[in-house]
Amino acid sequence: MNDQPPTVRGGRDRAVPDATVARLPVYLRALHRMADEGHATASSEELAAVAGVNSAKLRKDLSHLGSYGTRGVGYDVAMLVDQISTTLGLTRCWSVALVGIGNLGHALAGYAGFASRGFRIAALLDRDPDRVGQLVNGIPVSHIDDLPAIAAEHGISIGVIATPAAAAQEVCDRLVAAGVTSILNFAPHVLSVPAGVDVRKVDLSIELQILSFHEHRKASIGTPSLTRLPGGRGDRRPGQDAQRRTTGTDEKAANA
Amino acid sequence: MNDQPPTVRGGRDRAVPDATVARLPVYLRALHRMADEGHATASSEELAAVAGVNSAKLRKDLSHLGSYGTRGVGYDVAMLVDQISTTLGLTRCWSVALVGIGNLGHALAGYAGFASRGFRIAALLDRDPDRVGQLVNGIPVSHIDDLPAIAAEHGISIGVIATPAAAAQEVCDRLVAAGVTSILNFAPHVLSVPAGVDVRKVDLSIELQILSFHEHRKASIGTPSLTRLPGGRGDRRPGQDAQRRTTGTDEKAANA
DNA sequence: GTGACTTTGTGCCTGCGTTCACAAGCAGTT
DNA sequence: AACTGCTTGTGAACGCAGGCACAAAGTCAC
Repeated sequence: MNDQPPTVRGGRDRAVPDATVARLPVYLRALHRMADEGHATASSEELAAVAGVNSAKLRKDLSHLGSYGTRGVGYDVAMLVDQISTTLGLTRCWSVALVGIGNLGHALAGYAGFASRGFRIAALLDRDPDRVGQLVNGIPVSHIDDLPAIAAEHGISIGVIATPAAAAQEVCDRLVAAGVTSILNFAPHVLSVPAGVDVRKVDLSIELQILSFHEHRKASIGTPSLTRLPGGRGDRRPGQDAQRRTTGTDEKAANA
Repeated sequence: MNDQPPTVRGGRDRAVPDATVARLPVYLRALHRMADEGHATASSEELAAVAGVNSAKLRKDLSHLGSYGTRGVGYDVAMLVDQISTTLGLTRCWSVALVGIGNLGHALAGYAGFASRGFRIAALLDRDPDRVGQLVNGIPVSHIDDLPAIAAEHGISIGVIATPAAAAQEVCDRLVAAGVTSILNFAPHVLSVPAGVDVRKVDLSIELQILSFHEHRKASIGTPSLTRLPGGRGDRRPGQDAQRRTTGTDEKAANA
C-alpha cells in the first residue's frame, strides 16, 4: 500500500523526518530574528524559546541536518541559517503560479512573506475574462488557458490554488499537466494528483471549526464544576504546537 | 510537566483524539457534498474516498463519537452531519473578532467559508485611524482600543489575528484580556498565551517552504539516476494527508 | 596543562496514531 | 426461520514522534 519510506531520504543517508521539515521554517524565522537582535551565536535553549518548542526537540531536529553546533557554546546563527536554507531548498528562487484571483488570491498576491523567503509569484491566472489583464500588485493577470506557455517560460514547478472548491480539481489537473509538481491548495476540496506530486492544503474554516470544538468543550465543562482549567496558574506558556497536526498533519504525500 | 491528558475528554468517558478532531471538519464537508448529491446513506468506503482518507481510519474516528452506523448499510448522512456538528460545537453561531484589516484581513473578512459554517465576523479591528470607520464587506472597522466593549457586547470568544508579526503578541494579549479563549493566528510569530487559551497558527510562507523542501529533493535525486519517483505508476491518488502535520498541526494547546 | 563549566548530540522509553484483519451484527431474500 | 452478503466496530501490531537524562566534547579560566 505504501511503497515509499515515510521519512524522505535525502542524498545519502540523512533522513529528515516530516515533522522536522515542518519545523525547520520556524527555526529559520527564529534565527533571522536572533540575527537581527545581534546574536552571533545561539544556544538550543534560546532558539527553542523563540521558536516555541522543546529544546531537546530542537537539538534532535538540527542533528538530522548534521552537527553544526559547538558544545559549550551553541549554534552559529549565520551558519545555521545557511544550513537550514540549503536543506529547505531556499538558496534558489522559486517561481510560483497563483490561480484564482478572487478575494483570497488578491491577498496572497500581495503577501510580503512569500517574496522575503525566495518565492516569486511569476504568474497570476484566472478563468474570468474580466479579470484577465488587470494588474494585481504589479503583476498582470493571465488567462488560465495560457498556463502551459507561462509555466514553461518561467520554469514554474509550484502552484497555488485559490479558486472556489468547484474549480479546484480542474485547475489542479491543468497545473499538473503544465509540469507543476508541488501544489498549495486553499480551496476546500480534496485534490487527487498523480504520484510524485506533493499537495499541501490550508483550510481556513477547518481551523476555526477545530477551535470551535475546544471552545465548545471549555464552555460545557467550565459551567458545572471546574471554574477554570486544571493546572493553570495563569502563567504564560508558548502555545504554538497547537498547530500542525491538522494541519495537521500530515506532511507527506506518499504513494497510494 | 503536563497535567492534562493529551486527548481531551469530553462530557463523560468519550475521549476524542486530537487527530480525529482535526479530521471531523473534513468528514463534515464530505457529508454535505454527498447529501447534495442525493445520498441518504453512505458507507465508510464512499465517505473515505470523498474525504481522502483510509476507510478504517474514518470508521475509528466516527466510533469515537458513538455508534451511528448500521452494519451492512452504512451511515445515515443526515444523522452523521448532526452528530459531527454537535461534537464540533457548530450547532450554535460563534461570534469572531478579526484584528488587522490589511491585505489578508480584507480577504478573511470576505471569506464565505466562515459564514457557511456558523462563524459570524462580529467585529473588524485595526490600529490605524485611517482604516477605522471604513466598511469592509459591510462591516465597519473599529479601533482596537474599543475591543473590550465590543467583545463583551457580542460575547466574542474567538479571535483571528491577521496583523504583521510585530504587533501579533500585543494584539494577542489584548484579545485574551477581553475574554477571548481561542485564537487563530496568521501572523508569522510564536504567541505566548495563558493556560486555557487555545492557539492555532496558519503560516502561509511555511507551507511554501515545506513544498520547497520536497521540490528541492525531487530535483536533486531526479537528475542523477532515478528519473521518476519509485512506485508511481502515474495513477491518481488522493494526496491530502500531505497537509496537517505542519499545519498541522499540532492540535492541542495543553498546559505548560 | 589541568580543571570546571557549559552545551550539544543521542540512547532509551513512553505514548499516540495508523493500518490490517476479523469478528459481530444487521438487512434482505428464500 | 434460516441463510447469504455486506458493512461496521475494534483488537492487535507496528512505526513515528516527543521528551528525559546523560555521556561526549568543547570553551574558558587559571
